[in-house]
Amino acid sequence: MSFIEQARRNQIVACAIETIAELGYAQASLAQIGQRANISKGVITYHFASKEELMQAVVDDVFSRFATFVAARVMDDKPWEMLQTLLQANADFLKAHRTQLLTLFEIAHNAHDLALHGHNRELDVERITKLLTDGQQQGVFRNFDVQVMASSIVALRDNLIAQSAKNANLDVDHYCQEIITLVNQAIRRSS
Amino acid sequence: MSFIEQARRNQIVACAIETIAELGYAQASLAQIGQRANISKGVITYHFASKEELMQAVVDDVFSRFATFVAARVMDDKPWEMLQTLLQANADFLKAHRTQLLTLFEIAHNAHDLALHGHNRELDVERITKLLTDGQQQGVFRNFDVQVMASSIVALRDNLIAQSAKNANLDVDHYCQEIITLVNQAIRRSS
Amino acid sequence: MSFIEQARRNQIVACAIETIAELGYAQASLAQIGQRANISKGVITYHFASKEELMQAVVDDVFSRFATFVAARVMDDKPWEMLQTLLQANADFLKAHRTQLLTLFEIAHNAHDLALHGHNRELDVERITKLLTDGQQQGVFRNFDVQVMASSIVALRDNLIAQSAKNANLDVDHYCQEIITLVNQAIRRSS
Amino acid sequence: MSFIEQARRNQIVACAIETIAELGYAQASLAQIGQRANISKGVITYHFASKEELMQAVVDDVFSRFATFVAARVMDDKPWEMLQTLLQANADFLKAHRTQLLTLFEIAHNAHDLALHGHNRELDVERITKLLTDGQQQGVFRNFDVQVMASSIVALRDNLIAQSAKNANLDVDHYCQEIITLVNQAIRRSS
DNA sequence: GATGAATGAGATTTCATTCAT
DNA sequence: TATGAATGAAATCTCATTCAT
Repeated sequence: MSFIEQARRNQIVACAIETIAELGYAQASLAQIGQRANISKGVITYHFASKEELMQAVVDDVFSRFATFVAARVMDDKPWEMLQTLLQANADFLKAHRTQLLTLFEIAHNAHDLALHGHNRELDVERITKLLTDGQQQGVFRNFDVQVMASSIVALRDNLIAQSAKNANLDVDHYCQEIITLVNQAIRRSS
Repeated sequence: MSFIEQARRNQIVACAIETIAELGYAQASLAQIGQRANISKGVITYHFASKEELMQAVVDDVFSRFATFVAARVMDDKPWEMLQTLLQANADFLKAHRTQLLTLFEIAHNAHDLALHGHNRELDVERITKLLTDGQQQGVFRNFDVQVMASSIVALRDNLIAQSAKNANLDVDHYCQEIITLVNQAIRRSS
Repeated sequence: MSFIEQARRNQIVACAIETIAELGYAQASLAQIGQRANISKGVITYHFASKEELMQAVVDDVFSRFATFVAARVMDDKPWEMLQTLLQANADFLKAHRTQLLTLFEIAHNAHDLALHGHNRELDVERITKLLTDGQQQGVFRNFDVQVMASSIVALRDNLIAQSAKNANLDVDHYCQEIITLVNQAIRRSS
Repeated sequence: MSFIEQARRNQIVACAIETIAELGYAQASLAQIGQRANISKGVITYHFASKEELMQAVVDDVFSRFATFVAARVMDDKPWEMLQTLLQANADFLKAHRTQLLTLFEIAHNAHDLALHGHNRELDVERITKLLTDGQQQGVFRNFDVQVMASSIVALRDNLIAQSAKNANLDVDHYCQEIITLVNQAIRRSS
């Protein structure tokens, strides 16, 4: 793929993100996206075989940024510390790139058959499952179903994003702190 | 409204629920819904002034069933006991009427401007907020932001429904028990 | 036709007149008309074989009232006096039954193939043609094409109605006086 | 707007004019218009955002042609001469472009809320009002209500068009001459 | 006589996709 | 590589008309 080709794709993806965040998935037609990018509708279908492929590209793009951002902040450490850092990194990404996350969730909720999305969330769940298992083995976490707990923690993270979607002025850090405390209470071995 | 009229509306609402649960909100056209009901498109627009009105009827129908079901099971009690019963009642409704709940959430995620839905979730959050405040005042719950905690508890409930959507064979009772324990740990005053 | 049958037809026709005057021909659906009459749509098609027949009934009804009203006021007299009285009678009907005339013209302009309407206007033109011919023979009117003049006089009358449609507060009598003078100047033999 | 784009719009407008003149406004659906143009419905909505926009384009197109045609023939002159020339120019346009005028009037009578039309007729009335006022001030016209007279003259012009609509073989020039004489008699100061 | 219910044709509109240039 | 143009399917909605009760 040429440099120009890649640049065009990036531009289109960026405009798609803006459009979806602003209008919602259902209203984000190729015409609307093209308009925001100041390019014709045809360009989009030239660079992407179908609208679905564009949406997939959007999901991949945002998710990889998200994953990179988080990975850069979560160093190997003790399970709880890593989990805490992970949640804070999620909140930090939300503060810095709210639009991107809103779009990611908008697509996730609307496009049921998009290949990667379910997988993306699963990656988060798997990673946290592993952390929780480690913590249990090290005796710092109480006994619980790690799958359910991991899914629940991701759900709490997702709810933070959803609340931010509804209220742009949400105090994300406060919310995150509350969730961290909540999770800490929920998983630590009772003294 | 005549008996027959009401029966037709109920039938159409029921078919809409089936269709949305099966195809997703975006694919649930009036034609699809009518096809499942073995009636022509026109019948739907005869009984409902617009598609939006039908969707609102669906939301109202499911939510009122849901609320009635839960209300019948949650008696006045101590805060924690009520919260526990509430979560279990939610799980019980999910086991009995999975399709209805999936549809409710499908609509909620897709139809941004449907009047009642946001309100519906808010009702749950408000109710739980009140329970949590009571528990804190009685000294059985630790100190936390009741708004964030209530929203989080509803998110955990929603996640149970979402997981059931993805996996029809999910062990709902086990999942619910885990959540109940999770919440209990998260909110009780540490000993 | 039974008395009740006739009464029902009259009621429906009256409601159709109201509806067309208020909403315009294109928006005057059977449902709208029925709603104003507090009857079901079915009643209309029970009493009228088709919508077209209803519209024809409306035209006939209004036109016959109009004609009767005018006939009662225009007595045999000299041509100019009759013509003057005729125009004033038209204005008087407009003042008394503006809604009916607006509906008559609304239908006339929109329903091209309604049998009687063209005929109705033709009746007016014919009558005036006769008056003008008489006046010419009596030497009180100058020489002109009586067909064109008659059509033009009816057009001036129609324009009065059209202006009244646009402006409910139009001074109909003043307008009528101006037209009468206009026509008088136009047709009288120059001294 | 590209040349091809403009050509297509012109073609569609032309077909719309034909269709409306032939079938009447109410029957002139996008499908019918497209059929006459040998293009699919979609092409029309590609070039015009809505049917209303197309109708506006039709009105604008015809009216601007009409106005240009008339303006080219009416030079600054004495009031009566200008008025006479104006009426003749109207008749000449009718002879040359009957279909266009029929369409203009068909739309005017049916589409109550189309922006420009009312304005168009008003322009004619205003212009003639000015001429009449001038003539009165110069003492060549008798005393009359210039608003009513201007509206009436336009009504006579419109009636000529309406009669031509009903009878394609109407002798337009004769009709026009009769109207000119009629108006002359009606407005000139009696000797 | 009356009516609610149902129907199906047809209208406008949106939109992803295809294609010629 | 890019784009305007075209297409056709599908969506919602309106409405005159038919029909069973």
